[in-house]
Amino acid sequence: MAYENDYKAVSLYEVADKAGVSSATVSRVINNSPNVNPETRLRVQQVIKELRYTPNRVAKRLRNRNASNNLLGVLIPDIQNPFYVEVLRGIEDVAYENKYALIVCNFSQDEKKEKLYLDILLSESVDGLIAAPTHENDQKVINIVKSGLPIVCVDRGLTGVDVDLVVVENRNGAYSAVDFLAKQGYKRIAYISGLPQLPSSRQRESGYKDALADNGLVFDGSLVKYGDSRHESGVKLSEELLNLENPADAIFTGNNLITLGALETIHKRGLRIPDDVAIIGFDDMYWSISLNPPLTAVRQPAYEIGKRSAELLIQRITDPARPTVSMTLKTELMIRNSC
Amino acid sequence: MAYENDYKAVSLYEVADKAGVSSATVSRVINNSPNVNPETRLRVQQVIKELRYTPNRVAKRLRNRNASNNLLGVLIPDIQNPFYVEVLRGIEDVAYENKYALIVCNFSQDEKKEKLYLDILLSESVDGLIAAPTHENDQKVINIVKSGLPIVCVDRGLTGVDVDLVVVENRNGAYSAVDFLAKQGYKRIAYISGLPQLPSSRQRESGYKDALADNGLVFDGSLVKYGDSRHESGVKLSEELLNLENPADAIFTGNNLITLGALETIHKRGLRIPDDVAIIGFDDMYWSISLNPPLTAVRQPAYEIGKRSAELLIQRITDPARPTVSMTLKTELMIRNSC
DNA sequence: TATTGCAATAAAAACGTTTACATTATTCAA
DNA sequence: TTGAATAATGTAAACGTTTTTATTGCAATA
Repeated sequence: MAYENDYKAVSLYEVADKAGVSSATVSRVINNSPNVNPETRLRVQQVIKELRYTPNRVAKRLRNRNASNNLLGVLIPDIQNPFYVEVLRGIEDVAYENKYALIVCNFSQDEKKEKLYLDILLSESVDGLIAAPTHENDQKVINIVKSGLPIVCVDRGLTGVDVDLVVVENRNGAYSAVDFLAKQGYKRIAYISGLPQLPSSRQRESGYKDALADNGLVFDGSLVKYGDSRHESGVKLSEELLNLENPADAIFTGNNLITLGALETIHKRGLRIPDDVAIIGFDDMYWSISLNPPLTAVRQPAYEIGKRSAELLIQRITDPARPTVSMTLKTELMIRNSC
Repeated sequence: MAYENDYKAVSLYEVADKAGVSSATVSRVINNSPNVNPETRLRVQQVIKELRYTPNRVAKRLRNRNASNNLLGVLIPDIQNPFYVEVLRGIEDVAYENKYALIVCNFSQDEKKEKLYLDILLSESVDGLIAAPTHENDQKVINIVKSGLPIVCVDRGLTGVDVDLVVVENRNGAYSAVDFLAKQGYKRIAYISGLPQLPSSRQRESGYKDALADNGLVFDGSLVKYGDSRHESGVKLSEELLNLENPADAIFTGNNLITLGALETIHKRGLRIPDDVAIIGFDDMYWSISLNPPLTAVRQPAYEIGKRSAELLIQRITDPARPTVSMTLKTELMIRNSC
């Protein structure tokens, strides 16, 4: 089971030995504590370099269980969704700048995995957590908030607890998309929703309905389909919409992967976009321009979502007492050629 | 700095106390050691449940420095590249099945970050590592191999050391793509390479050259451009190719992101694919069918690359003595409409 | 001179596990 | 009835840090 470890990591003690000081002094040098003789400091630093000593993060974490260890946990619902990857990039950059390491867990929309990874992150003594809970009543996450561990939620809030939150204007973003469709003259505008238990899905739906109403279009329940955030969802539900005896002439897709799925269906059927059916997506991708046709979409500032949430988290770790903030970022309608 | 921790994690000792046994016994129960009285075991399990005890992974790892801790490190060159995300998914699934946790580090093609994350992973006492080194002479990674820590390389090998390796048939994949272009009648076939220091890039180039030769096409150095694995690279280098006085009539792109960049350029110029210029990509994406036009591409079995490498790694951790293996997976030409 | 204060350092405990070793109780053969 | 073997459990050390507390030496003060 154990591998033969030719390479034996050097410990603080060996440094201390070689430098002729105690482990405490070495520790003080490493952590830039005051009250160490400049000569001693220099000598110790010399030995550290010689022995190529690197501190053992695990020991450090165990010792400093409830101080900061420069370690953040990130709980990602679906790493295959480019939106979350972009969010992650924002988090990474801020973490890196602030010398925090990251443990990234992707639970692939699987609640069992979410629970497991959450336990692992806690057990790893992370200083704080960035998470997108599976739904508003995610008890596991709610308990963590209650426990006092610093946490920032992205994309989705939690009911009944006060928590730092970074979201986008879902309702307005959806409204602008559907309003745009309506203004273009589309009459039977469908909505393929992501998981309906997500606040974001419901907010987008309400934007959809409001835009219909404001444009004098009647709401038709058969034009709303509920899926999740997987590609297959988009494939299947767009088929249903096109199979209607009175089919949709435009589709508003609730997220990234649904959009790609819907495009696949439309292309497979040989329909032309936007002539036969128009499409507009929530979530933009940098390669949307290379889609067929270039996709019109509501852009979420994903990178910034990540950046902001990491900033908030680090702030909270530094100052646990600061009041929670709820940050709402703007979306932007990227008009191209799909409607 | 420290946050107020209302929620105090229970330790083994508290379980031991409450169950009226020693810490050793509790540990034995947790680890399913034999030689514990069934009644005692039951009682301890009861208390564990009551107290909602979860073992502290950090303490465990410190104690068992050189035994297995069910923890793997993954070093990803670019999390924004869907290819690596798919590889990661393969790794995750195997890890999950085998009860290994993962620390995923994305170094975004930045060697400084690579070094930092490598140090962190070592310092975290991972049982093993899956990495795609930045190049064949990546000393940091080579040293790890030499140290005896179990490691599997994906996509890229290392010179001078014997290491488990999972790659694809780069030369053959490229050959099939370029051969296909030639057979379609394209005469001025360009190649936009990824980083030339990567073995995979060079292998693909050799496939490109061989296919040209076998089809009686002369090699023209001005039709080969060297970039990296970023989107911008594809944008810029395809522009250069189209600006040639005698421009390319077909482009073979060396990877995912280059392909998307090239598509962007071609669309911006209002050129038609494949009539004005054809394109074929190394790396397929599941949404390639939704591109304009549906992209013909060489598919790498990314998920399987991840799966295999994780399997190899776990094997090596279990049996450090087994001889290294080098696994080469097949590619597949996905013919659609871009050439 | 005796005391105090300070700077520099050391000693030792603690974090939460696992495990080698020690101890006790029980069973069974001689 | 002894003794040995075995099963069940306990004790304590160890992993590599940080930090509290203690110690030392020395300079400054009364």
